Amino acid sequence: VISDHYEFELAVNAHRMQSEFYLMFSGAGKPIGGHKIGTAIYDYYLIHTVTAGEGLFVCNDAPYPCREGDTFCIFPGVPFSYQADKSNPWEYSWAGFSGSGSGELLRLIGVSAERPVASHTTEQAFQYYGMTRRALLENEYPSLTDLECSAYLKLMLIALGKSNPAHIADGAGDRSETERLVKYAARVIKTQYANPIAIESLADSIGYHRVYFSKIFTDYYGKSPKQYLKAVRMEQAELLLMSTALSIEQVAESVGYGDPLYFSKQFQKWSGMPPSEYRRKKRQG
DNA sequence: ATTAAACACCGCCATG
DNA sequence: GGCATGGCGGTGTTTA
Repeated sequence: VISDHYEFELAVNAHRMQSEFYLMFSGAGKPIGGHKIGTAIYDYYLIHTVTAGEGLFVCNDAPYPCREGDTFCIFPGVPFSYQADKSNPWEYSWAGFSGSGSGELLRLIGVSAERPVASHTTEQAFQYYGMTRRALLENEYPSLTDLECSAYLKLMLIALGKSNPAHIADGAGDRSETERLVKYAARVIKTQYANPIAIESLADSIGYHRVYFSKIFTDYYGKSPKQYLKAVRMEQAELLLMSTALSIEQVAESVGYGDPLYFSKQFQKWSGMPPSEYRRKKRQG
């Protein structure tokens, strides 16, 4: 609980990805026995989920026999080929996608060029392929189609990750529970700075005493929680002063200071000049 | 790892 | 009334 004025529940996203990600196309089909594609190199990601039959996927010269329930992934810049079995050719759905966040997304669910196949793909994951295609074909609200089909593909990848939990890169690379909690606290500050934040409540919410929390936070970030919060608020205040016409009072309110006079004093300590002067100087170059 | 105690300072308000 | 000053209780940090 952060405020005395009301009770609420808060969930903060501590795993934000700075990523662009979009679906290019999606399809489903059944090649004839022995049909082969490649060896070739593409410049996008192409993921296939086998729903029946069998075939051979080759990535970087390494063979990966695939059958129902297997999902294999082609990576941009990595040579591959794949071929349907002669007597029992596979059927599969596929989706091509691109964007800077794609690699990280796949790594999160344990898929990489060194480990390009995930097994035990669920029926649910498979259904998302169909929903993706339907969104593209029906195109009911064209301006929403990109959002929708990319969302379905993400849901499909999530389902894929959940069906191979052992390979999920969990903890997002954190080396310890402490690190995870400290990062969570920093994320709370970064997203909630516009509201009153008591360091003690924040410490409580992750199960630490304020004294110990202050120590581990400072060890990790090089500044105390309070300093960190103030830096977030002041940097945002500078941005607002420069890029908006908000009054000083409104800027103060926007960065979590209820008392504009007090905000001005703090700002002066921070930047060496009062907010109004800061705005004037930055505006005239 | 945790906390009590001491210390520092913040945030707010009364006062002039 | 607007604004500086001082002071107080509580919050945050440091020490042990």
